[in-house]
Amino acid sequence: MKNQEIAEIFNKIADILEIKEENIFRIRAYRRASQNIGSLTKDVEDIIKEEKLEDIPGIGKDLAKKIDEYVKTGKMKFYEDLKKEIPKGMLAFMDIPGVGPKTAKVIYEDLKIKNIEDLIVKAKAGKIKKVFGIKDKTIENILRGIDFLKKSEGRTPLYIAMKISNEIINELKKLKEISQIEAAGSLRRRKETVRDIDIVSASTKPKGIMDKFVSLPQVKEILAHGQTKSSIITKEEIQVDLRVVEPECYGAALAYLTGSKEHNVKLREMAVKKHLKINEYGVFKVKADRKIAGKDEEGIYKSLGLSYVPPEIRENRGEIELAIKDSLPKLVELKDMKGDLHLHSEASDGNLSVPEIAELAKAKGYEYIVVTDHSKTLVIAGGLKEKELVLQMEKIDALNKRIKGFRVLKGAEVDILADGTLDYNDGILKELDFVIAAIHAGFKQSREQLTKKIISAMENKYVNMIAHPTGRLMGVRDSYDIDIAKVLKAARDTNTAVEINAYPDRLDLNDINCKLAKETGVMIGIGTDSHSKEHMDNMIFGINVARRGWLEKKDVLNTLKINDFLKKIKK
DNA sequence: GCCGTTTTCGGCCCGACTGTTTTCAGTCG
Repeated sequence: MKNQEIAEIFNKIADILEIKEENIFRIRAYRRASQNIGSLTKDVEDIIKEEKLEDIPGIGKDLAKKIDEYVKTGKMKFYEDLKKEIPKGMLAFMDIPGVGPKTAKVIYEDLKIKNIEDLIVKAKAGKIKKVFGIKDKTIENILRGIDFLKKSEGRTPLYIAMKISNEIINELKKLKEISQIEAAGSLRRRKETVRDIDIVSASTKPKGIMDKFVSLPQVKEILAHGQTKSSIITKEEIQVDLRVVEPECYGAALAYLTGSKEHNVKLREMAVKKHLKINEYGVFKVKADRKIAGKDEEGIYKSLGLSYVPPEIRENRGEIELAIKDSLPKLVELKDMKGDLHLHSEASDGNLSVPEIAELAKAKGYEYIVVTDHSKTLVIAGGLKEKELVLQMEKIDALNKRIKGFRVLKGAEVDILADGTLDYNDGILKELDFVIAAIHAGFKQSREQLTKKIISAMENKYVNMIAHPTGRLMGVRDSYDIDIAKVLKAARDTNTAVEINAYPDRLDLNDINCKLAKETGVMIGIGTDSHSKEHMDNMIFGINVARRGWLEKKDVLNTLKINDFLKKIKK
């Protein structure tokens, strides 16, 4: 799929055009095209075949031609030519927070600095001062930006950001002048990683809140300290912004700061057509200058003739069009989950016994779990030999006779071996209730090999689900190269479920592939891949992905009650 | 560069904070 590559190129073109001080609307057109291509679930190559490129919003004749050229030749002449005009170093400066096209240009041209390393050296030596527009404070900010860029690479995993956010919110909640407060931004939309934490609060007396916020023990640096908006960097090196508005504006501010930017732009465009104006204070009738909504988010959407859009899908991926028709999906919730499909016991590399896991799962309100220890080849994770698996099955049968109102299903996480065969033979697989297959080695094989391996595993009549289908580990390794569209079609045709692995460093499938799975007609299972008691709480992170991928209760296998679940899966 | 219930030309989303150039440009979200 070349979608992401094209999205990135369009974004870079926008950067270059910005430096060249081209028409701002032309630049915006490229950014919008980048965003839209990046969030497509369909492969652009397929769209080209159907001659439907220009049906994509923001793609007209010109950009369609550029996309076509890139897909067919692997290059885009316009971009190649543009790159020659602007030095690489100048573009790199724009990655520094606080540095935009203007500053990047000044650093490169007027200061004659060619790369970030050089910039650090000269700045620290006090050798850049005399230029128009750049003084001590600006230099300080640039250095801080570089520092931030290097240390954090910009993004923090959601679960870490949520912890920090909750701590700060709980601290601020103690202030009596705050009537409402919650996190907004990409954190509220539950993106898998976030760049910063946005918090919104309602109060008629913002000053005390601002002062308290910048003096919290979590604060390492204060970036801004204004009347109603302040920004800090925490000790964990993540930026937190706090905005305070009047209670009558809380819903508007929350919607505004939750985003996404693309979702908001679309809302404002709609508003303009209705002679309305939206900002963080409310929705206004332009002519009468009268406020018609703002206190709560529901009112904001209602004033535009839309049904309420859940934060997780506010990405301008088609949700607004459905909200107009009042036909948004009813997204799956944590309370819909009836079981956990992926758990490891102490028999392989987990640290709980099967009865302990069962007890914890029952306490969570589940009706069933699948115990899925590793198979024999995965020696490093204590994979079970056939004899050991048979022993475990006997124990589970005995356990099920003792416990009431709960069922432990016999399963395994079976390795898909290098040659595409499975680590157990059919004789033993058929004794299991639910079989998960997964790749744990040979990530470097070719796209064709990996795709073929996964599909051949799905064709086995005992394999019920593919675990962590793309194999990524955030911060460790990227997805392996598979043809996900092809894999999903095979999943549909073989009645094999595909997992959302809820482990916070995996979240695999991701949101976009999850939406593609739904559109393909594939059943999704959510598994925590638990190895301990704490891991069993990670189901919520899988739910986050499912919701961002537009999944409803009916799309998720383990929302089914035990009997329906057993009927639904491949026999 | 895109797009059309005013339009195939002339529009295209909105506001806070900082630093610096004492009235505003640059950046960000």
